[in-house]
Amino acid sequence: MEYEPKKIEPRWQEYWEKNKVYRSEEATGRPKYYVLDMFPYPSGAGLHVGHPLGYIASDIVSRYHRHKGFNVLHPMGFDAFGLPAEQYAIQTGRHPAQTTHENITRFIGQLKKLGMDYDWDRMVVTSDPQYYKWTQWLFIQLFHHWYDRKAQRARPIRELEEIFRRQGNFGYHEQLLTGNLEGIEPIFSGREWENFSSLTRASILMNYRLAYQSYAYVNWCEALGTVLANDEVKDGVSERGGHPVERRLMRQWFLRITEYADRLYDDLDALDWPESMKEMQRHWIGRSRGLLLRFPLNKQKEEAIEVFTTRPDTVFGVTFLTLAPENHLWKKITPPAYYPQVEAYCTKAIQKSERERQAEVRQVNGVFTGAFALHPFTGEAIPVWVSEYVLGGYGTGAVMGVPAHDSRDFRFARHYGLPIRQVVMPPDSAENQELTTAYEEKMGTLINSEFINGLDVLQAIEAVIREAERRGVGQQKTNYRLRDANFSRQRYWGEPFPIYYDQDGVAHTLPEDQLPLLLPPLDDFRPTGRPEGPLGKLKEWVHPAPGIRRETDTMPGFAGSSWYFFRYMDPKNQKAFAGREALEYWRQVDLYIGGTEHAVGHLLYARFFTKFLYDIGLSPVNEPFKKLLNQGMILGRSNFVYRLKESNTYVSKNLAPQYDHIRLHVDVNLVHNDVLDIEAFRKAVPDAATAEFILEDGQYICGWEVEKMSKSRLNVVNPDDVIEQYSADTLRMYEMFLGPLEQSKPWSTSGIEGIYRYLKRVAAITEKVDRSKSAPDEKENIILHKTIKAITKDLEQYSFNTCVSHLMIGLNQFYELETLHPDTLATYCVLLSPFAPHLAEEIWHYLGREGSVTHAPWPIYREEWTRDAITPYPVAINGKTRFSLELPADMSPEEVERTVLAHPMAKRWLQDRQPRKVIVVKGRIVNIVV
RNA sequence: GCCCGGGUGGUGGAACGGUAGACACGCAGGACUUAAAAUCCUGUGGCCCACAAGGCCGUACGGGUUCAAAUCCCGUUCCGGGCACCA
Repeated sequence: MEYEPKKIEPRWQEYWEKNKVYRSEEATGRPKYYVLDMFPYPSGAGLHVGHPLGYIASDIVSRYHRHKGFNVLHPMGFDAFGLPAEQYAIQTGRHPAQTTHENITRFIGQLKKLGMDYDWDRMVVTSDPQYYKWTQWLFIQLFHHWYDRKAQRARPIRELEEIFRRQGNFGYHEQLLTGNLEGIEPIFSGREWENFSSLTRASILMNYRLAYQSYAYVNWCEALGTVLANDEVKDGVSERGGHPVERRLMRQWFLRITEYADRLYDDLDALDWPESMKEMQRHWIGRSRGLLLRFPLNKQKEEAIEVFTTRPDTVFGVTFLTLAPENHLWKKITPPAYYPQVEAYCTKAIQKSERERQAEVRQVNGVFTGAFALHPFTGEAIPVWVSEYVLGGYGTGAVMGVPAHDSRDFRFARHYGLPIRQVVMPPDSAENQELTTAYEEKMGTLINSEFINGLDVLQAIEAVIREAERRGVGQQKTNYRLRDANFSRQRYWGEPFPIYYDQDGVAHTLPEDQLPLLLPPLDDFRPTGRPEGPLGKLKEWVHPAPGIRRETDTMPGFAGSSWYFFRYMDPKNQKAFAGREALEYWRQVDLYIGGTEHAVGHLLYARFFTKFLYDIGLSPVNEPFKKLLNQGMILGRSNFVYRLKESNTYVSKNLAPQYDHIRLHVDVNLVHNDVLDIEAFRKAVPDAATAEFILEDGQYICGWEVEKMSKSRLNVVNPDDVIEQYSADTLRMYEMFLGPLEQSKPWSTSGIEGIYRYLKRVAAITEKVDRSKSAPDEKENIILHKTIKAITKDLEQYSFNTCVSHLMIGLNQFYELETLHPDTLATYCVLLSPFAPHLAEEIWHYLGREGSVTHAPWPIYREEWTRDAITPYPVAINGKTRFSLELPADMSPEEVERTVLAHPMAKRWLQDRQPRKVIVVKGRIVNIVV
């Protein structure tokens, strides 16, 4: 058989689609397996060669599980709301719905050409009203629930109202995070609650809802005209577009993810995820245990500055306190003489953009308030400062300055001449040595510290916490770096909030039977620059009835992507986000494949949503993704040409150093194995049409370098082109052959020939099939069963690159045989089918098999055919391999030792020396020690 | 600065502590062909030796553990990723 991918690939793709070969259904009695890809954002650029890496891997796993008899769910969809489509709309005036639809169509076409086994009937698109109806529904559920810390789960807000009515809020009032600011609700009794106005009640309840509205400092991006979540900001600029981000106090919707911090942290342990990924989440959550300590402002102890510290042991080393500029306490304590300077400092610091603040990280600045607080243990007066190195959004927005044991405090104290008091002695250090830097290790012995003198750090921490609690000046507390998720965007292309406000400005959710609240048509997408998004321009939509105003914010990108894995289970359900039966059947994603860039954003939000749905009894699981695999990035492999300065002459790479030249990127599609196709180059680059070329060995050799894939570097490779030139099966196998899945690697087409040749050889080996053969002979069986064993083992370990090698080795060995029994090749086809499904299907049918190869059972190897009767024994003298012997595999170690020592080569190496020890590792190696 | 990964031929990469370099690319030589492409065969880590036989050196660097180390431990260095005033 000749390999004709252009003919067979479309043919089988059509066959699979027509016969619904990959359809998934619930409750078939077979075990289920749910394998998922991180769904793409359908960008205008289409798929590039890096995208499919993870998709191919999941496709292989999916197909493998089908062969093993699992009922597989392997869906695909699109994360279709988001900024790029809207930015494009602003530039071109084309509606995002339209461009998004076009892009999706293109993506689907590209994915289908890759021969993926997706069940397209289950496709979800987050911008589809039938989908976002349920995103809105979910938001409504979050709005109507609060988090009961005692029960550690979400409960209906009605139950909280009941509690308030009966007993007031005592015990439910502490440290609620609202926006970025933590606060304590004033305590009220049940009777007081009954007497509150409905407005007051609504605003109190708002502080408890899991989806709530609050004023908070947010990341405002002027250029994009919207706020951004913390994980959408990198290095003080927006992740998309790199625009500056400033801090602004705005009224926003938030999701109270912080209530789930402990569970999100603790439940990581049980997940089968890469350790690095779990670490990133742990860092992001940033749980730390410490002491909340009060420094009274006067002897009456009516008011105090509260600080949070993870180093209570250093409390006797405190020489100053520092407030964040956002902490309004300074207004209360600053004496009039100091007020103007302090006010000026705070105003300036707060207005600084994220970027400015980051740029000044190493610089020290601050201002003395003129006020003093009292040390809770010694009663000493401690000066209070304000400095922007203290963050308003973390802890209490105030720290105790211990310059001897904190490098920031040390820098600050040095700069402003504040005393430095050492209280921890490092192990093995001499006393009275002046500190030149802060000693921050949690190791050593306490000195100058009253009741904790002589204790080690860890003991001292516990002792101080106990003593602070006993004296009533503080209590143990766990703090989190994690902030509540900003859920508002002042943009058009996102889910509208199912929220309206009454005359009093109280927020109400739409009745569920009015969902979806459709995104209204609009043709001017430009941001307003005001807190109100583009939807605010639609006066009639915003005010559908007198006294009623709709929310004009829309939801962020992660709204739809945080729960899509549930929708795949039951994508057409009109009555629920997914039906009970489907949820119970598919439960959770068994394998999730995607990039590390979603480590904290998407994966954390998805876990949060799942836990919430679990709490309210809708999800049977409380973690969405059982196992997670990261695919590495596919990097570009750029090529370069060298043009002489001031001349239209290009010089080959190795001759370039002899000339004065400049290096230029050249389109990698004009280069093969680093040799420039000069004719193509002349045609593609107008300036080069008449250029001269200085060659080496008759060729123009290009330089190369690994860089990120990007248009400007001319190193983008489109999968369509690769499929056109070779085939989908080639691309699939080649991407797997490139190396371990999780490793980043450069894309280069050199090497792809090997895969293409292999596939041609697979097709050609059909010529060796002998249908008159009564049964496979032993040689066939040994090759086949070794291959089955190796591939099965490697697949179980997701080692796809070595699978491809083993397929090649098996084929090479088959070529050494005269004939093959049809069964042998059919079985080999099954092994091949996850990797090259089109060719496998073609040969399967060529051999006259019924139905799709997809449904063929995975072969089981027979152990006795995976072992050779004779095995090589390398013999080493003192660990150095000197010669090798072929011996029966089942020979006893004693006999091996005798045979080896009797061998003339052994005699030669030993000469007259007596072996001190002989180590025989059965079936492996012999080592003679002299 | 801190926390994770990772350094193996010209290239991508293999290697339960057990013959380092599987498999593939590239390259060289050969066969087929008028020729090219395609295909097939042989060789291919470095050094020494005319060849062979054989030997020596080799998994970033320096030590260690072990009969045996790319693999385990300690230190150094370089590259990639994440976090970065989180008290």
